[in-house]
Amino acid sequence: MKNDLVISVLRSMADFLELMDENPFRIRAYRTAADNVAALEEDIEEYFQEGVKKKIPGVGKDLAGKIRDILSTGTFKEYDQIRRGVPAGVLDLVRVPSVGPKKAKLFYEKLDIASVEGLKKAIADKRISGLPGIKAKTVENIRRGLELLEKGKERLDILTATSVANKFISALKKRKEIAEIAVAGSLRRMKDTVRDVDILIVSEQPKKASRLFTGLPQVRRVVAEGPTRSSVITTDDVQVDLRVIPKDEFGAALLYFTGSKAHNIKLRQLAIKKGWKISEYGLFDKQGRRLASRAEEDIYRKLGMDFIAPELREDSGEIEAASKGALPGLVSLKNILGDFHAHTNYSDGKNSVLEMAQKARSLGYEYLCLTDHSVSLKVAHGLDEARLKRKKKEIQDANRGFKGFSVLFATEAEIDAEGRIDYPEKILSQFDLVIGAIHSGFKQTSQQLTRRIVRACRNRHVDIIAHPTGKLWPTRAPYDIDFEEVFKAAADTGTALEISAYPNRLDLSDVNARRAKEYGVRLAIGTDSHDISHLDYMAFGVGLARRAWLTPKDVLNTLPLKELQKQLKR
DNA sequence: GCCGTTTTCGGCCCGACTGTTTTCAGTCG
Repeated sequence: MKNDLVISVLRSMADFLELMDENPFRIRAYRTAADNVAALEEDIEEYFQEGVKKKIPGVGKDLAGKIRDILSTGTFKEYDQIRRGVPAGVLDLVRVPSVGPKKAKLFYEKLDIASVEGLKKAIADKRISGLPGIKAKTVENIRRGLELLEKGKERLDILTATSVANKFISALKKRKEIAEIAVAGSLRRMKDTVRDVDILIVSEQPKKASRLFTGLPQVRRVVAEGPTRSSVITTDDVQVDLRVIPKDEFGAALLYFTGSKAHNIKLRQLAIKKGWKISEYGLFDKQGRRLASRAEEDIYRKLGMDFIAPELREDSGEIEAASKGALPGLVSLKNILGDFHAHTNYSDGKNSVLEMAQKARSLGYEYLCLTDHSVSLKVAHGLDEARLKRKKKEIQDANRGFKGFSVLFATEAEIDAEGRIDYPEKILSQFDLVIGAIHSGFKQTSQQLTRRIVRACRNRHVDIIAHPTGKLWPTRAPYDIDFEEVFKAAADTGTALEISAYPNRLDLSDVNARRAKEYGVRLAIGTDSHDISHLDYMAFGVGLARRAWLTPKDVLNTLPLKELQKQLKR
């Protein structure tokens, strides 16, 4: 599959063109095409076979020819030419905050700087200061940009971002100068990782509100400060952007700053077709009269579509669906009646059976599956037969104390290198629920891993496959399995695939969970809790499920206990 | 470089903040 190759060549071409100060619309055309290739689910070569009439949006005659060349030779003529003129390292310079294409080009042409390292040196020996338009402040900004690049290479996980956001919100919401406060950006869209945190404030005293924000103790440095926008770096090195807006523009601003960029652009194009204009201040007609701005709902309605939940705003079909009134009724946290994946101190969890149960019950659940590790996972104190017996007894005792709530006797059992489960039949048949999981042998080939999971699906005791791709952000990449094979096997056998709500996992991903649904696979959200506080991670799993367009029907956790028991394999 | 139910040419999403500039370019989101 050469999709990634095509994407990276097109993007890199766009970067080079930008450096050459080319026509910005031509540059955008390359980026749009790359984005659209990235959105393909199929192998791109399917689009370029003899007689195929399928078209990729944003790819016209010219780019089609270039992509054809990339597919056969890995590159194309203009790309090779442009690369000969500029070392690739110059492109890296624009990754430094406050350095864009113009400065990168300047540094390369005047000082022969062709890498981030080179830029660092040029700053250190002050060579950079003499350049036109580069004065002390600019140098200082670039120096800080270099620092930031070093520290903030990775994106933030959703848990960290959420807690940073909550800290600002709880400090600000009680102030009388602040009428309303909300999170926007990719955090509101519940993306698994985010680059920064966006906060919106409604205030009639914008200057005062801004100062309250920039003056909070968790603010280490103020990057920018104006009456409508400010930007700070927190003591834990997270960038937080603030927008202050008047009440009657709140919806327009929230829409704009929630994004995604692609979603916004599509909406604006739609508005233009009607002779209107959308900005962060509202929806306006030709004469500049405001048609809507107070609430997001008003703007969507004026545009002739249903309200689109933030999690769907990725320009992946939601605008078309909303225009036809065909959006799915998304699953939400209040539909969730239980958690499938949690550990106790029998294996590697911190809390007891009873503590976990009480917390789950306080969340309004009907059930909690206590899925301690199985016998062969020694590092996590996997349970042997004797300890299983004790745990079962303890669960039975605990259950006697509950009404309308049950702890299920379950396990997260090892799928071995061949795809077998490590407990024998007579033990497996005693569980209320079995999750199969891979915790070893990640290095197998894609084929072996796929076969392993497919075989586990075919096991008549396995109800759910845990964290199907093994992703552990940021340290472990998802393993490369043949999703089509896995989805088919799961759908075939009625095995659910897990959406791990654990912030470093979030696995399956939104894209793959959406695909799984198309194959008729059911998804089961599990927090993989090792501690009572982890049970709250369910919100992240539900966010992911919503990004995957899932309805309550697609999610196993929405079933009441009686119905669930009927539908499990046993 | 793409695209078209007003267009095959002339558009292409829109605005704030900073720094260095005497009116605007660059960067960012």
